[in-house]
Amino acid sequence: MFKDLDPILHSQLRLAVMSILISVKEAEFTFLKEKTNSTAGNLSVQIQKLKEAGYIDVTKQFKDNYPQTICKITKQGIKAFEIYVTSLQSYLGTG
Amino acid sequence: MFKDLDPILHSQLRLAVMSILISVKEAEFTFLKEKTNSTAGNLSVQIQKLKEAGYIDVTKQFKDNYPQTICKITKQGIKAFEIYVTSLQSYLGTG
DNA sequence: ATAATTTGGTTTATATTATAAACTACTTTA
DNA sequence: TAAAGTAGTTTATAATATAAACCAAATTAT
Repeated sequence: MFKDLDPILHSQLRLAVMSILISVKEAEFTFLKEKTNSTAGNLSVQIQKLKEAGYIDVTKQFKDNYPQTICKITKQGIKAFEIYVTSLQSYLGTG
Repeated sequence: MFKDLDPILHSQLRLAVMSILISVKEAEFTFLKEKTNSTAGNLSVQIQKLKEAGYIDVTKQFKDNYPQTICKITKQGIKAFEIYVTSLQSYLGTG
């Protein structure tokens, strides 16, 4: 009846990050922080979890003398997001 | 951009319970336990939280010599569920 | 020049949540 | 009357989320 919800994605902040990355394909840490209205600490942790899960790739480099963290969704991440969305339908009555 | 998700509802089991109660209006503990495939302990705790939040009413009685717990969604619960669903749209790109 | 502030984060500590295990109280069946 | 089943609750533990504190370097103000 109810499909299990991927615990990696069933988190407000991680879901927001994935939601952004699904549409823009690539985003900076600071951009994600601003868009999700999250604290840097929380975002840092959640990005690590998404990376560990293989849902995003994280590249660290320097830009204009400052460190820059770039996040990019993976194929696996896209798949997981899609599955999560359809699984949710079973709870919302919208599917 | 992203609407906050009601933490009471952003829980797999509590959401499943609410999803059932939205459609059937009233359900027994054992029915919820079976439909959600949860353990009694977990369900007991989550029902209490939904009750504390004012999202459901809980009635305890005896039926055929056995204790019986009946759950019913409240107006507030229906409203909260609806808000949760529309808030989720902002994450899923489906709204 | 150097002290204070800002940028872009990470790490660590704490509070919250979810879950399972253990327990209660009673009923039914062997 | 002992064992097993029903219908839960309580308690302990593991997992999560979040905030606070911290770090390293850059910039700006004095």
